[in-house]
Amino acid sequence: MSAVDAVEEPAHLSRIQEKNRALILDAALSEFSKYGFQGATIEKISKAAGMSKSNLLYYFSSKPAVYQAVLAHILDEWLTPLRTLDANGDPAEELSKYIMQKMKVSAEAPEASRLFANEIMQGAPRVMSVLEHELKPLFDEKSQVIQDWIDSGKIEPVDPAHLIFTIWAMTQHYADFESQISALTGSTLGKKAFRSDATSTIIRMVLRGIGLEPAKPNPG
Amino acid sequence: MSAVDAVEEPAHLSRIQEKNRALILDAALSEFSKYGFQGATIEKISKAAGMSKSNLLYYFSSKPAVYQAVLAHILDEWLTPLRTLDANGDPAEELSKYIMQKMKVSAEAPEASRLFANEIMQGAPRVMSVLEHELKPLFDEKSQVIQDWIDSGKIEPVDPAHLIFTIWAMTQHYADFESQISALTGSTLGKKAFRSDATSTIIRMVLRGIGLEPAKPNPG
DNA sequence: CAAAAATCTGACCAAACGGTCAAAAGAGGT
DNA sequence: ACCTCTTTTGACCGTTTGGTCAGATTTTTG
Repeated sequence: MSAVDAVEEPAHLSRIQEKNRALILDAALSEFSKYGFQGATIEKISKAAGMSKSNLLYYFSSKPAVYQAVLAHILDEWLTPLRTLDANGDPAEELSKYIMQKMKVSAEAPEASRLFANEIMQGAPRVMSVLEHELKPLFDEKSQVIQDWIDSGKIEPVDPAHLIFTIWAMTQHYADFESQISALTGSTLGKKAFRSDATSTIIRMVLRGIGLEPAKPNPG
Repeated sequence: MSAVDAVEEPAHLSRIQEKNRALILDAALSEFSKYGFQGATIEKISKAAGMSKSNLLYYFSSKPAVYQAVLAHILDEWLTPLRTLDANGDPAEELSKYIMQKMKVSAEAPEASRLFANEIMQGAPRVMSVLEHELKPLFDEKSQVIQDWIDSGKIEPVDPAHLIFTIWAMTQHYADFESQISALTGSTLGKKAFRSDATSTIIRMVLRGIGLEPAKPNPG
């Protein structure tokens, strides 16, 4: 489906294949997110997946193939929150929901966040085509949604791109910089109160930044 | 001085040593920020610095030694903006100045930003002691400054930690995710108008988030 | 200018790397 | 039981990596 896979992934998978591919992708996500593409080794990935290096290479033909498979596997989950931003909804509600979804992903899949961050920081050499052909159209579409809200007077003028970037920045920061946040506060998004405080802080800054007032009750 | 160096760095340096150490640190910053500690190679660093691998190892005893030297070299520049946050100043002015300084560093030293981001994302294995013994006291001190502003009614209640984290997130995002921002907008912090728009957007979100109104004129 | 010290390099080494291959071990069907 | 196809592994290969070392070259000093 997505532009990342293209290769690999036969039609029918045996139970063993399904289980072992999942084990490999899990272990690979963990290693690649920690050490980046160059820094990770298929030896360590295979050990983390509980099998020999040779066996890993039986399921994936090469190290880049594993990397691409991991990216393809988490890409949809990663793009879904932005896709749900609804032009016809109430701006305050839509943006609050978007931020809450992003925080949920950051809390539940911090390694995926760090993998993307790692890739982007290296200049996105392996996902540049995804950025250009999948993310950019989505980004342009949702920027237009925000622009329409501005033009119809629903929110104050703001550069839609910077609004999106700052939301990405704040929500993903809690996943990407988890170790620093933990060292400074002793807490992470894993703790309910911390995640709730972070979320409501971000929602308040975003909504007030465009002239709206956040609703008092339960952030998620 | 800082907790990072401790090793290396003799008292007197010849002109040749000074020049070559600077060349190495420059090249090392570029490589480490792109590929992380494991992914970078001293071979490539030495070539980028215009010398043989053996000569690099004449100036620094090992790969970790180079890495530590780079970190120590950029650490002060990195912590300076937060240090200048003045408890006795006007909150709106102090925070605006802080954000502008952070954006200046992100624009002028994006590789340093990415190097720190890379290190933190790996769990900060080599700078955890710096986080705990240098950054945390500073972080606690400045959190108290914000808390005092709240207690004296100068700004609306907000969790100081989340305020600081969101400022870090937004300002550093423009350096760390430069390639993605470039792919989506065709622009970067290097362009004046873009940097100005980003800065004023962040300042507006931060100040309004704590019940203040940003000044209209020239952001930097 | 000559001796001494500092600087620089290519050859070399052991370990780790990505990847191949033949063959062993296991699973499923008859 | 048997045969076949799938799964798994250890041994192995060529390359790259971090690092050492003896010696060549350059710079500084007397």
